[in-house]
Amino acid sequence: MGMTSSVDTVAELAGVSVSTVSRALRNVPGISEETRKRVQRIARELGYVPSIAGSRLATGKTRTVAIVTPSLSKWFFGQVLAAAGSVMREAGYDVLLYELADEATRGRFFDGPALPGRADGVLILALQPTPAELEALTEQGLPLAVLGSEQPGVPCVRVEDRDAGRSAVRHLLNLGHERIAFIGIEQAAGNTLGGVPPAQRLLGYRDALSEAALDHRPEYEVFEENTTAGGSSAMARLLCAEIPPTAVFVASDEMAFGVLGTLRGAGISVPGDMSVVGFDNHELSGLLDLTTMDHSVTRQGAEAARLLVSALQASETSETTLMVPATLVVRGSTAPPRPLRTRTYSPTKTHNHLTETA
Amino acid sequence: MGMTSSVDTVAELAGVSVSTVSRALRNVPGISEETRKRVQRIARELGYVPSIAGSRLATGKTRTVAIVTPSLSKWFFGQVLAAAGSVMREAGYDVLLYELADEATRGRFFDGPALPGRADGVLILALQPTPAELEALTEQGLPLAVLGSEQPGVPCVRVEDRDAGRSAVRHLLNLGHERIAFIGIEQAAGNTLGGVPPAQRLLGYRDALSEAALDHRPEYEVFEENTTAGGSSAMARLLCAEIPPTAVFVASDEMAFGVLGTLRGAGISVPGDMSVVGFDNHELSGLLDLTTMDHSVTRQGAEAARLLVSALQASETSETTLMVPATLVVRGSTAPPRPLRTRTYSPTKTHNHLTETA
DNA sequence: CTGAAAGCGCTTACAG
DNA sequence: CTGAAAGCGCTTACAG
Repeated sequence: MGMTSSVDTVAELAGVSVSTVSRALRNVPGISEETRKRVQRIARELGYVPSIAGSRLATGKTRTVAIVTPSLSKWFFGQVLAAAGSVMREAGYDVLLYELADEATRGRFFDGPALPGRADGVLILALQPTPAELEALTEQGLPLAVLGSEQPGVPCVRVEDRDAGRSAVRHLLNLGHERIAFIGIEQAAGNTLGGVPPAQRLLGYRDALSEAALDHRPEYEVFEENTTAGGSSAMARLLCAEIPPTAVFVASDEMAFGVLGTLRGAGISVPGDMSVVGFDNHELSGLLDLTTMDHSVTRQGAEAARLLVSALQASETSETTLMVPATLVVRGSTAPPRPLRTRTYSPTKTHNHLTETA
Repeated sequence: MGMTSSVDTVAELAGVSVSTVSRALRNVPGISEETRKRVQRIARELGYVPSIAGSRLATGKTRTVAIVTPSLSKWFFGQVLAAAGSVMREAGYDVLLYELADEATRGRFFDGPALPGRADGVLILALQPTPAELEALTEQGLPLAVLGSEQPGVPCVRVEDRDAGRSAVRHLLNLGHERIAFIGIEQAAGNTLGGVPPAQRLLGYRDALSEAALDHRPEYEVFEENTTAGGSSAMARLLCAEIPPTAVFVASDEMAFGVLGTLRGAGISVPGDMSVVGFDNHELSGLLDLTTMDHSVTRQGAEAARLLVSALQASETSETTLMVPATLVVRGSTAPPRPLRTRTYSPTKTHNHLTETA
């Protein structure tokens, strides 16, 4: 139980030099099999464990990566983190976790000398790093990989968000909808969430509408924060439109859950009176019977981690951008619009469960 | 941009010894204010950043803690991790994340010499560490804190799960229910989730029933894995009982969501025909109108982190066990049972939305 | 208040 | 294949 034994102890007991001990224990070539075995046996008997601090100082390598995320409490990031972490662990890297939830901690992270000596590389999730932020990291000699946006000169994995948005809306068009709204993610002030993917989804929505030669109605585009509450109030706003939509494409499943809540509360049946398409394929979407766009969240995390591992091993920077496709998952929240005559919401139809109890 | 500058460079430029540089930069006493200022200014101009590896080797401290969790993809752990991570960051510690999802990686973690040199302490979330596992860590000189169970000699934070279970069931009893079932979490083979808290909740359920002098019916206790699917099938089993319950207490909200799904599918109205109480106060519980037990998940994470910080600073091991109370959050999934005459499920009542479309 | 020196525990050319 | 020695970049008694 020699908690305090060092290479020297092992060397002495084995009757060899510390160089030999070092070589034996790291399985490097240039040492006889016999010596290696003997040293390894003695080290084991001694309960010797090489000091990480020592080898880090000598090699300059930490065998650790930093994963930077804007949030831990959202489903998406838990999935991504689990997948990425698993890949990193297999590759022999520890993971250091940085949640940069607000601008203050974000600034401290990128300005400060946070990482050299702690991590060999950085995986940035969904943060939309600025060029200056990326440069601050590369200047420190840290290989990077980015998930959720495309950055010049940096390995990225991202989703075909624009195509995905178009696909989602086409599904609604193909069902016969003509009044289709979009509920998007608003970049909240002081929040590090949000960014490019939501914006791309909006563009895809517009693409599909214009390809179908449908009018672009500004009042059909509403934006709220990416929560169920945000989705709820976004849907409520749409219900106040002069001509309400018959379908809505929602940029995230969590918001879509809120949308479903509002509709249920208003007594508007889904998909009878309103079709809803979400985005994420959240673990609870199946239960809520939500039609949604799946974008292989787990795969995104794993691929991003693999890009980082390659970057750590390669000498020069690669510039791969890996595109992950999104696919429609059809469930019960989408259907053709009702024939025109029943599509108006008359007062007698607008009831909810509170009035039912009367 | 002297990426490669070391104490020596700074010492030379400042015309002092490296000892003085070291003292100036770490704000230790025993140095004149004037010298300190000058050295700090020169270091800043040089863009000098102390090498972490060097100081770790010299001090033996890493200013890093390991957080060990059985899962990242569950809502609960995301919340706990966010709260704990934030406390650790404030206290000046980095966090190293270990997801020990299966027995194999769990074994590797506790057997292997994973942590010394990487972390100064360990926060164990919900894993129900064995005495041997805890000893393996303390033997390495690592202060610990544990969340979700009580371990002799280790600082812990845990929930009054048994009381909480009793409270939940009492709520149902007080509404007039007499046929109350329990849906519990089954410890899946090869899975590191589960453990003591679910077992305590079961005991609380039994407490409440026996205090109310109600029969204990073994067929009213069913166990499944802690997922919506598990909840769904557990509820389905209960629906096959000779005399189905009128209320069910579910050991987790995620399972309760599945329960609600099964009931909706079977056309059994909640809370009219069946009352449901969950456990967690999951972020989606409000949306689904689920009555549930809140156990201050965020607070649990923060308190556990605080215990670890104290353990890291204190010389001797404290043995605090911090009990977090759970409180009932009443929503729309609980109500008095229907009068006896309407409580039987006749064929005409048992419809679902599929038949509605006919 | 300041500095010279030893030490933390490894790794790695270099020489043999 | 093996070893003596320098070096990685700090910190910290110890002496002054």
